Amino acid sequence: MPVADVNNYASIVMTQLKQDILSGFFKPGEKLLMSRLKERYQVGISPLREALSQLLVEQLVVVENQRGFKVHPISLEEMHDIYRSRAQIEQLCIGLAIERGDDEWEATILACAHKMQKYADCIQSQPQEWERRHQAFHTAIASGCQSPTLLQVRRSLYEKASRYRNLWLNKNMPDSSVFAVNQQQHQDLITALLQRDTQLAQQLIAEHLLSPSLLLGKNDSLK
Amino acid sequence: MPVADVNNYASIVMTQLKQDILSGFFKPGEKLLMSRLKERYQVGISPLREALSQLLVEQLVVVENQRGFKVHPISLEEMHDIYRSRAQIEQLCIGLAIERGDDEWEATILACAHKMQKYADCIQSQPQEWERRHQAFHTAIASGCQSPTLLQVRRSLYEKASRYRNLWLNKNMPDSSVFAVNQQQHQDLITALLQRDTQLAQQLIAEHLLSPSLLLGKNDSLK
DNA sequence: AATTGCAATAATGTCGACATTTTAATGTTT
DNA sequence: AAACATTAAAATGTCGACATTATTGCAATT
Repeated sequence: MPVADVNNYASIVMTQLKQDILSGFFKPGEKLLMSRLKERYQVGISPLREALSQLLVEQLVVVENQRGFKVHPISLEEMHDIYRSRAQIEQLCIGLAIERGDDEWEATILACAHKMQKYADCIQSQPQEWERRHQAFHTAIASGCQSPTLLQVRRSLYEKASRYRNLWLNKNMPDSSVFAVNQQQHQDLITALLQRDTQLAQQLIAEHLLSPSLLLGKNDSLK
Repeated sequence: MPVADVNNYASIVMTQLKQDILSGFFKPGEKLLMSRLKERYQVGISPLREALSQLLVEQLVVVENQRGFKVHPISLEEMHDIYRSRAQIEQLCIGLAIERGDDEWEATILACAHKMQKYADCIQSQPQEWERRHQAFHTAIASGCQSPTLLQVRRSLYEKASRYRNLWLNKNMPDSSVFAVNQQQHQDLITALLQRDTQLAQQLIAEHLLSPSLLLGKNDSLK
């Protein structure tokens, strides 16, 4: 009756390991020792290798024959490619969502926006909860496209982008002026969506998503 | 000395198993018995589960707790979603390729087109080699976008679409009138690309990619 | 005859062990 | 002292075995 229908160890470990990579606990390029992973997640080798196999497809780890797994390395080129691609996918989702979205879609967007804005003050104290609401807001918008395929691609790119955000772009998070601009962008986006102004909404979302990555130009020093 | 730097069993099995699913050897929804897979690929359980874990992420298999793996089911809705999404991704790639493609890009397209057209007569006798050249032609075009991220998404969608092509849309393959139209579409596409006519090229590629799926309408009987 | 309960058969998911390969550590030679 | 060869240690990838869970087959009952 508690049920929980929890999955096997492999899927649990895969979720935890993904979080540890995205959060930066395991650094880019770092070797992932089986002995260490075994100890950290308290499982045997089999579910570990299954979890790593999944993250291999998602390009969060890399493998070399007989030399084990490493965290996928990062690069400025990859970051820009991911951010640009994500912006384009999001434009696609929004374009379709404006075509296909109904009243329920609009209502959910407004509901998520409300929950996000009510949390604006707590961004310092509970940043991860704010991030969840922020993500829920954007997901509500994109979900209107009603395309599982596009939404899956979108999720994958969000995850990869979040790693770069955690690693590189997080330093100026609590900048209140940047934050105010961000909130205004959300408002403008909602207005464009409700007016079904596809072109404007696509332009706004691209600016919104790309602005963090533009802080790191081609010739900035890293680390 | 023969070297071959071949990967581990898991990656070999994953490639073979993927082919068996895409080709339809393993039918949609079919249970994938470990005992059968062991016998077919001559490996133990560990590399098999790692291969299946990868195909799980690529959504070619599904898993149920304590009930093992099954081939991912198919549906008309999913087929249309995949085909539409693929067309949109391909439009993105082509739009960027027209922006970024150089002389080398143009030359490779023409080279691949030539090798494809020289094989037009052999489509009956060696259909899989023709399919390879056809794929190489389109990949050459898309590669001009120079975005690893988009190209990776594109490859994944190509694979999923090929399953539907093998399962449902292959019956009328050797229709010579359809084939002639196809060849003309390729020519028109090349012309549009060389003229850097983004809008026309995007329209042409969408028609080219979607035409097979349009043969199966919402209310056609399946199987 | 159909349904329920129970036993036996089979399949899954995980662990520990083993062979092979890589990495390090040490000693030897120029 | 630096470079090379050799040995020791550690890590990887795979297999077989085991406990747990699901499925099948059969008998008993209504």
